[in-house]
Amino acid sequence: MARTKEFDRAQVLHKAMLVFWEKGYDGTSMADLLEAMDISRSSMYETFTDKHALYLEAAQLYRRNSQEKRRFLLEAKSAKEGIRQYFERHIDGSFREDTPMGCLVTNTIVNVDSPEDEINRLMRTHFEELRIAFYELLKRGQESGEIEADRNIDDLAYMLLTINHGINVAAKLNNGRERAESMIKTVIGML
Amino acid sequence: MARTKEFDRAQVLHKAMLVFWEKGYDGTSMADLLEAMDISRSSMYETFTDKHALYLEAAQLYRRNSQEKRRFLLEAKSAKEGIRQYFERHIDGSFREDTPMGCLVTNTIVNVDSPEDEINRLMRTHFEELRIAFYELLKRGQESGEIEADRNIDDLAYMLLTINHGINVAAKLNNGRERAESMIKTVIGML
DNA sequence: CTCTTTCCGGAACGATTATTCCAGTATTAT
DNA sequence: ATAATACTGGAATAATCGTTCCGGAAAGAG
Repeated sequence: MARTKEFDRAQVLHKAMLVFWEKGYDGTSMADLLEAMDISRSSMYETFTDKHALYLEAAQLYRRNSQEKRRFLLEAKSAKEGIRQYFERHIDGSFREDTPMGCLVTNTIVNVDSPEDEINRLMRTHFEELRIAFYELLKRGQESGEIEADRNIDDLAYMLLTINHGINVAAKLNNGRERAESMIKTVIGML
Repeated sequence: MARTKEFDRAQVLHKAMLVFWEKGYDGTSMADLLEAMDISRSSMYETFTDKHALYLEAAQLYRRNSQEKRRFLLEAKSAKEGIRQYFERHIDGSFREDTPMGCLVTNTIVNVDSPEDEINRLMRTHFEELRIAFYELLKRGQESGEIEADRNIDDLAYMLLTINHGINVAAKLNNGRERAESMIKTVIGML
């Protein structure tokens, strides 16, 4: 009957994601995307509808990939060790040279103007879930006696979330990977 | 001789700054700027050369305004009190309703693609100076005995800088002003 | 009044944007 | 072969972008 698909949809989407990650939504043109995805304009529109839809898919893909490190929080036996492993991965992902600097989600938040945007809502839940993951782990740490009972773990969870954000910004400045790694050690020591 | 200037350059620049702050560099069009500044296109180009130069001036204006809160760090008698006052102002400036959310400088960093850009260099020194201000204050706190001698104040200064970044991101999410204020109390208690 | 400068508003330009459309080629299954 | 689908590349469109330019009105100083 018909011709079979030649390009791998997931692979092409991944390449598009890298471009969005590096240049942001407004910053990437269709020409940029087409060059990176290496398919024709027609195929692109046929497969992904338009730029906005493509971006949405790319952001969701990024989010899925990035959520993997959250497992260190959910499955950790020790609170401090789980947090340490999470941030180790987070810093590595944020600062590594073979992918764009920072975090696609953070970069997006800061770009989007309207807080009532669909994308913005997506981002909010993304980080709210992370905050809760920090909180739950800290709570377990407190119950096991690893973390002192008088600590305000609500504040600590929010602090870790804020540090998480801050690392993404610092990565964009391309400034202080070693500093970030050292800082996390000290922070965990203070918990 | 000649007609006198009718608009106040500083005032017009301030209005332009607010637009850049809210929408970012790429996100603001000349139409946006002209409407906010309320001068003619010709006057704008005559006075500020072009969009890029205008943005640079606006960013520097923002930076001057924002640097005022740094005086709380430089002139503080108590380290913890200085840090508390600094973040009080920082959170207020970042979350307040009558100005755009977040921080113009942070928003810029995250937008700019090339790390070798003039703007990016400006931003880097901006935050490096802040980090040093934190460090110097922590050092004085350590010398006065307010902060324990075994603390790694290099890491703590970087942590405060990272939290500073993170608050700007959180503000963009319009999420957690009270949480941020509460968190800072807890963080200062841990120093 | 008469310079001189300031400011306005719109027209025009060239570049770039996302998107649509189409004609043509390639590949597969019946 | 035929039909159906996948893909290509370029042309065309319409909108928006920053920027330049020009004619003329407005206003203060001689």
